[in-house]
Amino acid sequence: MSPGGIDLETSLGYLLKEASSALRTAMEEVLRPLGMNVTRYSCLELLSQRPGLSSSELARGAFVTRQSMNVLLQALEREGFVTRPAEAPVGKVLPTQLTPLGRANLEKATVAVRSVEVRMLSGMTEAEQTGAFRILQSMIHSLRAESDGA
Amino acid sequence: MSPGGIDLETSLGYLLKEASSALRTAMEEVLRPLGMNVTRYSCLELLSQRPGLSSSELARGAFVTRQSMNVLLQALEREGFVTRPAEAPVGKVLPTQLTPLGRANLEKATVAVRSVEVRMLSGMTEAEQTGAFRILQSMIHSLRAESDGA
DNA sequence: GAAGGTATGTCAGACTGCTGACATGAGTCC
DNA sequence: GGACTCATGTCAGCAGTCTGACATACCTTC
Repeated sequence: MSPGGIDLETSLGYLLKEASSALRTAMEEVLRPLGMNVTRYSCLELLSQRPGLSSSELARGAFVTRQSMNVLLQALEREGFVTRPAEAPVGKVLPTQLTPLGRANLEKATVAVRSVEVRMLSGMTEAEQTGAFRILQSMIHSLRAESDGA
Repeated sequence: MSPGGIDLETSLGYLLKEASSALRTAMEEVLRPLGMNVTRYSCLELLSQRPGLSSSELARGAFVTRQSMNVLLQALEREGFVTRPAEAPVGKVLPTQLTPLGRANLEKATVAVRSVEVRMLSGMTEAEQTGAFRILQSMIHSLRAESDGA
């Protein structure tokens, strides 16, 4: 690390952004023909695994604000992919459910996404995948250490 | 991997997105008080290390389209952070240069960004950092394997 | 020299996501 | 019960980025 600047060629942050950008591009590429994008897919996949999630919980899971997720959910509801009760059963939380139509579309998207995931993992041994998992979790933990509290 | 879906809890793609999101949030947090964002900083840092880069080259380095970079460069030029010749010395390429003002602002931003980078690396041994570097590069290479050609 | 392919800069329009702000409901503490 | 705090849903406005399109300049290839 030179005191004058951050060497982008050896910066782990830069490389992380590069990897994330490549992943995003690859995902959008296979999802576009299905009329989906990464956020939409994330939302549906989350709902599939944990039905009844609220808009705010979905937002956190998809790494967007709850405002953005709200807009997305309205679109998904209009298209018949998800349903939300008109009135909150308790508090203000509106639990969201996947419709059969939504589930069908999700399954098509899952196939596409899995192909990208497989491609990304190709060339990595099982040990390397485990190592990657631990390292990424370590980064996340460290990055959130002070940000959340402050 | 269950055939029915992709387990977000164990998906390396999901974790990569999570790490990237955490990094982006942390970066924006420290850059905002300086009137900067990640793309602006990336652009200035690139120009610092490789003066005379074109708009398209900067775009690739900052992982945005050349159209987006063009908009950004116009703003940076208006604010006196960079300069571009009115006429292209050769071809259509407009080589961009950092001004003293731009360099001064970059240095302030670099301090902020370095603190995030250090925080992200805390808790990782040197060997783990090297491993992380190799693994991320492997992912990038695999993801771009077919996307570019197709 | 002409033709095709590639890369660049630029303009216009649209979309996505974010910040700011407000009201509401739930839980906590006195 | 009342005040405080927190999380949620929602509206409005704004910033950043993208796609599509066009003109131009270079570089082959014939």
